Amino acid sequence: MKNSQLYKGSLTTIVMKLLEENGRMYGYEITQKVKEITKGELKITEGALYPALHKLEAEGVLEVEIENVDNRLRKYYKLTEKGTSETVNRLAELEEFIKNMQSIVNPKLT
Amino acid sequence: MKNSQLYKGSLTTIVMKLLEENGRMYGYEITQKVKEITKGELKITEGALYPALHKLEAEGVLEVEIENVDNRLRKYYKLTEKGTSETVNRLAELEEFIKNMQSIVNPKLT
DNA sequence: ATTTTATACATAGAAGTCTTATGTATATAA
DNA sequence: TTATATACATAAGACTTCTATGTATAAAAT
Repeated sequence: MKNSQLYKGSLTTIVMKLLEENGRMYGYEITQKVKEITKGELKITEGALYPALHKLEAEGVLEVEIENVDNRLRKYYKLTEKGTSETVNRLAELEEFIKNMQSIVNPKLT
Repeated sequence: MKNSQLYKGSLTTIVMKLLEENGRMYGYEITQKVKEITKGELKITEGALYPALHKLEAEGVLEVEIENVDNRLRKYYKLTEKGTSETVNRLAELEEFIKNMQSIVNPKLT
């Protein structure tokens, strides 16, 4: 992703949130969406994304639908039932993480 | 640290911010401080902290003062000049990271 | 006509961070 | 006397991500 180690560990949470939001997406679409949302500040690399998608699929968090569009392969991913409930937990953890980091960075506000 | 991968990559930023705030601290003190600030939610493990401190020292970000207190060794760390300016960058990156993550999690607000 | 860019997938090797487990040592509380 | 708190440290393994590389089609630019 971008500079800074901070994004490490947030990839699966990002993917799961986007799929919750958009129903189903394919890999390349996810990279473009993240670039767009963050105004180019965060770029997800393919070397990180594809193995992550495969792992989430193997864990039963995502399921895949393969389609052929314009003579090109597309693998659409969507959350399974398990994945949907997992996403709730992930987002709660993310909120808690952000809250904790803000407590550290800005101790006066807490 | 705690559950969730999210904290990966945030350790050095946390350490640098705490040292900026408190002047100088020793390892054990840092672990306790973080536990206190986050109300026990974030626990920094020694296996992560000590190697991180050594690395930051090797990079010239931190410098160490060894003292003997109550027959126990203490290694106080503080930011070097380089470390102080590095901390400014790290905190800016953290703010940007949080902003980006919030854009992803809550696209309606942006 | 040919090269570059965009789309779309994939993996292998290396780098880097963190966890778990373990080790040393002193002081205090149970 | 045993457990807990204080205080340091490292080694092995797990895990994630990056860089580099590979395949393939289509469109745009030179």
